[in-house]
Amino acid sequence: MDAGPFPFDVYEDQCPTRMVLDRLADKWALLLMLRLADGPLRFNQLRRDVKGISQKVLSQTLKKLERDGLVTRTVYPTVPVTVEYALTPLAQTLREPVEALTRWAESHMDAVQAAQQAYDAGAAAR
Amino acid sequence: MDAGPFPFDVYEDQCPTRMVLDRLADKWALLLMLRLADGPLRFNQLRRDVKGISQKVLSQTLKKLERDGLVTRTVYPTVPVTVEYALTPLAQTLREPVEALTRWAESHMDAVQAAQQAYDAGAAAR
DNA sequence: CGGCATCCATACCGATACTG
DNA sequence: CAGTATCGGTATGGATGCCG
Repeated sequence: MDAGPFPFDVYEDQCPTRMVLDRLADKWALLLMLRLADGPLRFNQLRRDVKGISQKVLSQTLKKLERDGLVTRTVYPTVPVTVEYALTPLAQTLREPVEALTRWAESHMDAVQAAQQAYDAGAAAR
Repeated sequence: MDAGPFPFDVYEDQCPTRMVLDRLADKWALLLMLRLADGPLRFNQLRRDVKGISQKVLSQTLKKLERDGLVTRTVYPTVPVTVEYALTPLAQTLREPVEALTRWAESHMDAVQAAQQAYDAGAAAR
């Protein structure tokens, strides 16, 4: 049986790849990494830029990304304190795949929305 | 102001791209599309293949994918009924970006896990 | 076989208040 | 500025039972 093009079976539970994929399959994590791709940002700047994220979720997500080795957190002893978040080299290698995904979303969102409307129209007809 | 490399600002709330990205940022949706990339499958086959997914979530996710125009649902009037799910041409164009992401996960999961252990060790020290 | 309906636990998330 | 802590509503997901 063909287990796909991957050495590990991504469909298996407990597959390490799936755990990593799990983290990437996070709306805010993806958006934050995209935002940081252009350069380091401070906490509240990030909060303002990525609209709709709450301070709590921002904090939690950044901590996860830091734990995964995708983001560094640097504290500058100014008054008041300044904290800067930046992508690690590891995260830089992730940039292209993620941007490929957003490019797909950009160029196909109209097709998706058309499909949704057609689907909803069909559902409403019944 | 630079809104990034995209015509729409993906960081904006209500951005259509972000809505699409939202759907893609779904663990099960990604795994199901990967599984269907090799060819159409029936409901319970999909359920067995993608380990850990419950029948409820599988059903919900497939319905979302169908609504987004990414998956087709075909019913064959056999006894008992046979239902086959397949990727649409639209989803085919998504295949490469998604597989790029899984390839990244494959090749960098060890780095991620190492980062996690280092992070946890540092946290435990305090 | 391929679901849907229901119940229930818990995970999540926003709002708010407080701190170094 | 950059968080942590707590509370409460909501969404999510598993388990179970039933149906065409």
